Amino acid sequence: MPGERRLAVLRAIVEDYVATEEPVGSKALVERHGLNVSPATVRNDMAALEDEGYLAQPHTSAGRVPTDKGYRLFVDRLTTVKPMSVAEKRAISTFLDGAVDLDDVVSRSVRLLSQLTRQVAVVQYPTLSRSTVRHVELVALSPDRLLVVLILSTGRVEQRVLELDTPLDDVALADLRSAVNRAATGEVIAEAIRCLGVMSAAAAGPGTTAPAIAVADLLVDAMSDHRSHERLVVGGAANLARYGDSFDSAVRPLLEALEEHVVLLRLLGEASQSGTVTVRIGAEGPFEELSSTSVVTTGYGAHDDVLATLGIVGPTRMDYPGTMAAVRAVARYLSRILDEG
Amino acid sequence: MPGERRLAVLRAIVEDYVATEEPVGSKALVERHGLNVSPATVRNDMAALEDEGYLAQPHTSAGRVPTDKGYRLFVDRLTTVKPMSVAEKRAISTFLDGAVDLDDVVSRSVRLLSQLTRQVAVVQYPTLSRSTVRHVELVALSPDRLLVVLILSTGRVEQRVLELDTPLDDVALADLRSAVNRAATGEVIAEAIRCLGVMSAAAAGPGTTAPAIAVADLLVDAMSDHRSHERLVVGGAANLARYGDSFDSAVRPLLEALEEHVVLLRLLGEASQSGTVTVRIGAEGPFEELSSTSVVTTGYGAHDDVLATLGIVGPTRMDYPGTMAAVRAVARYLSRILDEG
DNA sequence: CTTGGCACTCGCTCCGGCTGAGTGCCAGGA
DNA sequence: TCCTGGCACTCAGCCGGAGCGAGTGCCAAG
Repeated sequence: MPGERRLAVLRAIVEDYVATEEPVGSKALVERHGLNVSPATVRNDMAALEDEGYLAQPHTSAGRVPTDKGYRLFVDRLTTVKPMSVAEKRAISTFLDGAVDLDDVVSRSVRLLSQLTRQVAVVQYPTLSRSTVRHVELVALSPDRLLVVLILSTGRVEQRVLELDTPLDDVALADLRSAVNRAATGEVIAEAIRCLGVMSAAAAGPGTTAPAIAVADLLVDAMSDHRSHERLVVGGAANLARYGDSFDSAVRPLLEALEEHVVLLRLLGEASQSGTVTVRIGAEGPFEELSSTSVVTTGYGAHDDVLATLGIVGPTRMDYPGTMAAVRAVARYLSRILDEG
Repeated sequence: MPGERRLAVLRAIVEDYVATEEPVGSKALVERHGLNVSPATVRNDMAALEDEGYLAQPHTSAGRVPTDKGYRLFVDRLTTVKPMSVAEKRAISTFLDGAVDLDDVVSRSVRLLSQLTRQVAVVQYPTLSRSTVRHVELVALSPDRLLVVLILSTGRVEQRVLELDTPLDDVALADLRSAVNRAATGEVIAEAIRCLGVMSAAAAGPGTTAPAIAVADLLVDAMSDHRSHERLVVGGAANLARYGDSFDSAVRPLLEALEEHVVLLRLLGEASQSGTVTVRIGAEGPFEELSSTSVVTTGYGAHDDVLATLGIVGPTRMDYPGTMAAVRAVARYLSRILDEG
């Protein structure tokens, strides 16, 4: 592990490089930061840091550039997430407070996050795992077609159409409706799935209760299905225009990834604990093509449950402290709003 | 209006330029196309076409490039939309036939269109104007909070939460539910709005029927709201990576536009009649920043009603015949699927 | 361990010359 | 009247060399 001053040098290099996008040399470094040593000393430190793999030289006689490992050290040990200013906080809360429903909250969060960080923002919809079933509604579209509407405590509504083998009259429908609601309403999804399973098994006995089984199966299907098929919203793709150089190598795979939600989900990774911001730098991520992009994520959710992940995707050369602060702040306000709603 | 041969020259230039992305000169032109005249003749024609504004020279001693006006003439008079091959048709229909619901149909259409044209594709959701109300469901979340679910014949579901001034008991709720459904079910949206207005006015008489008014208002609001707030789906943004040069000037505004659905809606323009493909070239569009992009759109819908617009956005330098064919083909298959569903 | 000095490296930019595709014009021929 | 071959001219792009300067590594002294 490098000594104190070397860490300071590394920090200074990262900061300068992020700001200027140009390899930074020893002389400029001592001038711009208040390092009380000579350029020669810094040069020695830089050479040492390069030996240890924290820095790299694009070519001889050019300045140094941080490596992924250098950024890693910077993020882990050389920076504290700087709190947002009061004005920023106020801007965030007024912006998010104006939302009218879940969709609106999510889409505002994406826009906000992409504007604050000037990067591509990704917000995952809150998962259903912790939400409870609020109501199940059955609507007869025709004697043998049933619309099943599942209403969850988060405000999400899922709908499916069910083709029935045996027609169902109004009385039977009302019975079925109340039976299903008795079994599922108020339960968290996992529990609701269990209860519906029990109900379905019980109905499998004698009598013409086939619709009950079908409805229960459909609901179980809808609930489990949507747990995996998690929705994402992406915003701020225009910020990719700032990449400028390294276009084909960096932007194209990213643009492709942004449309493949499966890829994005893997990119977001496991929801980290709420409050902890996770940074995945360059090749640390799961995709080779995205080796020059970093991902900054955190979990968010209501009532101390981590429901989902949000974050940003950007070049490895990014303002980590500022970005992490923005990601954390948005996640917090978002969690608070979910708590209230 | 230029003579026959000059039009042939213009067509050849457009085709070559689209293929090569380089200004095309007189010699190469006579070689690659079977023009039975000498380069000198072609040069004269090119000079004339340039005088008339159909061509431009990036600089002296370079080949010619079509102007917007040149593309316009090409699209209007020099090309017929070439039909898709049998294999392409089959690919389209099998790809779209696999869709399970409206969302799936739309998202598949976008992907298909962007892959066929290798451009950015935009598909507008079918408007509700022609769809009918299938069912309205009222669910008491608590004594004074009511979840209103609106189910439409297209399979769309809208939900709103309503805060009530006066609590509502189960019986009143059931009455209200059936009253609302009697008024609205089966009607097209415009008619449903009218009926609900009548109902609301009738309820405004003596008695505590305030909830009826509130529910009716909310439904009217939800219906009209969603008619304007038309949803769009965008796909194939990765194709922007092919722009390569002219990056900041062309791609950035386009990326921005793709996130502003209001802008996109204006860009799509009025739904042209089904079957007619509309081409807006460069500065013909409503946005100055997008002066180097063209938009190819057409309307689609079920039962001969134009419900919405779909199309692609790409550089003015694009393969118009192929693109127009793809747009038209996808619109047709999409319409057919909506007809059946 | 730090510092100033010094020689060295090497990417970048500027400049001049060359090349070649492409043009415009003109005079002769169908 | 229109087409054609010829010819001089233009000019973007490429190549190679020179000069610059930021930046390095090493070394000897403090």
